[in-house]
Amino acid sequence: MLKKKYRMRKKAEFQTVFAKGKSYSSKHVVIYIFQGLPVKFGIVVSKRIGNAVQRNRAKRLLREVIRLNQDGLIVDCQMILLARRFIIGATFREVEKSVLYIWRKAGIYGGKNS
RNA sequence: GAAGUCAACCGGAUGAUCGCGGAGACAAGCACCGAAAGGUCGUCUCUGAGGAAAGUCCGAGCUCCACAGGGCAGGGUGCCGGGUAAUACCCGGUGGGGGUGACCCCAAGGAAAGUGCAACAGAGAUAUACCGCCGAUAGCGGAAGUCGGUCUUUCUUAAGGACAGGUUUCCGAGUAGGCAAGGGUGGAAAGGCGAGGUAAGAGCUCACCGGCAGUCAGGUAACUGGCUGGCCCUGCAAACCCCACCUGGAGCAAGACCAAAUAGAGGAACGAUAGAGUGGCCCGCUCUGUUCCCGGGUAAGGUCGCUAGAGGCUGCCGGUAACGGUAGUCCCAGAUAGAUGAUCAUCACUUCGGAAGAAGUACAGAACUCGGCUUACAGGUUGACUUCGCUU
RNA sequence: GGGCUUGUAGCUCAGUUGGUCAGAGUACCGCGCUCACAUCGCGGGGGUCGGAGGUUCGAACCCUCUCAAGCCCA
Repeated sequence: MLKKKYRMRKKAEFQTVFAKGKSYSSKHVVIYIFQGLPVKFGIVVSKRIGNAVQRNRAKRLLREVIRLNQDGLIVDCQMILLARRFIIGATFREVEKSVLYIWRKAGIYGGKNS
């Protein structure tokens, strides 16, 4: 679990990012990014993705990607990671590649591989 | 060896690195977030998903509404006995059905308290007579016998023939009526089947079988068996209903505590024959307010409930069993947008492949807690039993 | 997490003591009308009644299980 200060918990925070943020998508995930606020992450996995086991798996994969690559962020921003259906059955490497591709495209990632 | 039945159990393992929730211990800045209540940050140790955690179909604990009380309505259960906190669950038995068998399945009270329904087909649907079977007396038709009459053949008697009639027997049609065996319809047609009997038939009579009533015996009971009696009663109660038993409502988002914090003796209206609690209605009980307008405040609250329990495991005793008693021992998740994860290696299993190797590893995620049921589920282990085949 | 509701034609809905053949509007197809199209008139096709099992002679309807969609509760 992420530390509480990095988690988005309130409905208003989600609405702000959805409304004002820019969206990027890949095969496994859609990411809304809103620059300017302290770093916070929100994860959304809808019920249409699958059953509880599959939804938990998706959330854990996304959280792990954030944990391992959080230090590479070069801009303060808030983002929402919205899981898509193809994340079911994907491996960690595939999801990580997918997320980092978006981060680089948005210009917020200056990590080791860039 | 093959096929099968029942029961119990497992449901990937080990290691390394990084990471998360909880508990305990130690430590820490008069640190940080917040109005406060309260929370956050470090290290070590221990610990961290299931047999279904699921569906929410039952039953309880617990909390509030009155220590949940009476009646009606409504709902539920439904062979019998036992187990249990309780049940619609479990165990044992009875009856019925299926299977060669081990064994499995059954909402299985009452249709003789009453009401209702039974489309279509069929003559008739809870009472009937379409086809059919039988058919008295009188009358009708036909055949045969007999009796006398009239006519006729023959010269006459006698004999023969024709016509109408009387009478007897047989046959046929058929009326009143009798029957319900057979045909056909249907899910169902007032026991089944055989013999006697009869004009034809029919429980009309009899034997056997089935059902019902009474009685005797066995069993706690469901029920079983024997004897006697007379044949009257189709199905549906997962239709209303009757009988017996059970049942107050809501649910941890219940509820309690703490927290800047509550501001109005404001105005108007209604009201002790009223209103609310009370969410089916009435009674009873408890409380005293209710509605509108004006004015003010809030919309990130926090903590507890929250896990030691009808608890697990082992032994002994009672019981056919479910289960109960007793002794010892163990502590086994408590999150709050929700922790149990990621990567790598080795092994196990399955599939593909000659091999190297590759791919895959079911159903599925705790949310107050238990007891059941139901549903989903790759593969595997163990035990008992049944049938068939082969060998000795 | 808890409590409840609804599933019938492509779409919106009817369908009650359980009965012969499951209906209406709209959409679709054909014919007529028109120079042609629309409107209008006539005719037609289209249904595992969400799924499975049971009760019954017979189930869209009654009962049980299951699937899907939706609503409410701080």
